[in-house]
Amino acid sequence: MKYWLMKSEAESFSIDDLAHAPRKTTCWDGVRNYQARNMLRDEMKRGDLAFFYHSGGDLPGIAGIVEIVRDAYPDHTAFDPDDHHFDAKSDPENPRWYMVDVKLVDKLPRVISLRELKQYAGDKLAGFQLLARGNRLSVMPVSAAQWKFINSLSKAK
DNA sequence: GCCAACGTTGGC
DNA sequence: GCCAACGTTGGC
Repeated sequence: MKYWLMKSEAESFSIDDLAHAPRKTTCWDGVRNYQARNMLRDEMKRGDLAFFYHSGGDLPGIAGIVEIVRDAYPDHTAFDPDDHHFDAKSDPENPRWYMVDVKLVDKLPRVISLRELKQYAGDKLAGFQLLARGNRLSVMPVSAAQWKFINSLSKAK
């Protein structure tokens, strides 16, 4: 079992949107970065847990926890010319982009802001990819120790 | 294979 | 809205 962090722009799809989705489940479409895709397609498995990270907006940070409930399968939004995530270079015979399904496990009692996480960059969260300079990956691994520490933050204060 | 131009991400 | 940091594209 692995841990992950997945980013979503709060204004386009937030933790509350997921909470109101049927069965609190959604397909995680729109990943269009090879590094993120490779992790999502090759390493992410059903049963893994991930932090739901809000990017943009007033308070960028970790908003909740989701479970991967379906292994990677072709991202069909890449095949639809009317879709914002359309990519002519991906076709059903040879899909370029993949997605997983995620289900809401918990909305955290409070958002753990990026600002707060940065306070531990030289300590408990040393090496955390989210805090790496210039990091823009939308899917990234989280170590068990990092996972545990961040969860403890959500319960404190 | 190099690299300039361009587009995107995402914090601020 | 600004801009740094990337990733991608395409000419050569």
